[in-house]
Amino acid sequence: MLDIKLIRENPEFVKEHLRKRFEDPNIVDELLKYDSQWRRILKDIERLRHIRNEKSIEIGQKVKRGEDVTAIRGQVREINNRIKELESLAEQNLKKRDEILMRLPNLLLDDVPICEGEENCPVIRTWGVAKVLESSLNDFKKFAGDMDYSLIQSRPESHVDILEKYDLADIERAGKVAGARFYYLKNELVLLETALIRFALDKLIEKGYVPVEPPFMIRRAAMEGVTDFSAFEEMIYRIENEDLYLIATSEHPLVSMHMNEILEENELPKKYVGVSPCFRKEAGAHGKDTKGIFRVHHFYKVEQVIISAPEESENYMEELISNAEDIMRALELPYRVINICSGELGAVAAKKYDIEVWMPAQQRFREVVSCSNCLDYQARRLKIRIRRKGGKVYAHTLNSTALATTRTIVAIIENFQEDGYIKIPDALVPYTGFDKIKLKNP
RNA sequence: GCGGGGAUGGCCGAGCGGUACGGCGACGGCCUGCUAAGCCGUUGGGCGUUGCCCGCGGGGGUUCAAAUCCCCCUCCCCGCGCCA
Repeated sequence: MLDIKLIRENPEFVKEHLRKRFEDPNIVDELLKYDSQWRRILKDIERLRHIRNEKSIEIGQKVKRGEDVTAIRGQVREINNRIKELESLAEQNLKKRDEILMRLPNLLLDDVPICEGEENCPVIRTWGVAKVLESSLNDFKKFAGDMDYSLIQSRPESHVDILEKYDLADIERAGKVAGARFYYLKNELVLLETALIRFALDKLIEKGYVPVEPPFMIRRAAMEGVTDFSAFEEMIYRIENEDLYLIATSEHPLVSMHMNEILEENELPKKYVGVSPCFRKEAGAHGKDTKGIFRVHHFYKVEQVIISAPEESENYMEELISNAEDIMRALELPYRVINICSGELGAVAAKKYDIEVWMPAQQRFREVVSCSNCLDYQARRLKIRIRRKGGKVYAHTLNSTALATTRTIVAIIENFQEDGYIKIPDALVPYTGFDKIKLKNP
């Protein structure tokens, strides 16, 4: 949520940000219309309430003296009726104002590229050596900057085929029991999953992040504080007949953990590493990645969350992306980091980096990490403030994937296929207890 | 799930139909070799800022008037029941 004062005092500034996001700036005028109507009515209400309060005190005094109060009592009743009328009018305007206010997207940081389309997001960095087919080389070069690559002669098998061939997952039976985008993981993949989680946790605990397993369901008030409204339709599962929503990432409960709190400056930054299942409806993704475990209704994710002083959030964003890159490098997965452009940025983020791993079977970069600076957008919705000299200020909140299990598993399967086995990255072997997953019945 | 008790400012407590009181802490000032003590002031939000309105967990209601009475909800404590 943006500061209503900023919108009142500098509407052109806010409109400019909407234009940069390729959104309609006129919504700001509509908001201001409701805002000024609300404030005008409120002024009348307060004047009437003042009269009411004075008369009410007068009644109290008269009653004490035993005087008749019938007439004045009637007057107050009149005033109260008028107040009630105005209040409902004010409420309507305020509600409309807040609906727009809650939907307005965040401001943009200065270094967000202004463009539309994922393919136009600038590449910040690349790492590793991508396995590229000659037929895909032109595309690869377009998306990879000056990333190293080695030419391969044949396309590796898709993770979907490998899962079946190696008996590592049962997608078909999951479809029978739960539907599309569900899965049974089996055998070594179960162990690989827990290994990945523990590996990522250890990496971040080592860096001073506090490990947290949060509630997997949270109330609407908390969810609204961290997400935009479109998420409720497209992403979030609701528990029937309860005020509870399944989290789509531990960012949701981790950031809202401090809602309605005033934090002391000396306890900042709060650095958390959360681990939880993540539940997603994927309502807007019909037809995309329908096979396998790349895009599914739930997966585990290790997530980084920082709550910081406003001056420090831009630096902490670099720390978060760097932590995520450390993990990708330890897993030897070739990747690029892109700066998400204004047209593709979600409403809550003021800036976002994605890490995309090169997937040799798909011959594409695919998103595995997303790292956002939300400035005070979530903190203002959740009333997370910092006490400091000269008054209270809203905190800044940041979040970044450390490691999402299913997509990382796909990346490992695609990148480390050998003849008859899948190699486990060296850094993971202490966690899995095995260094390869072998084909059982070659 | 049932019964009982509770939720008041950063924290602790009072008030239990007549318009929020006290303490602690914090901040500012005075005093003072220094520190401490002491004294004075400020310390929920909003604005249209000599002032006014709102605010006593959240939402409704009764009343001229609600922290106070009534109803619903949330959370905490105690007891009972159930349970991995």
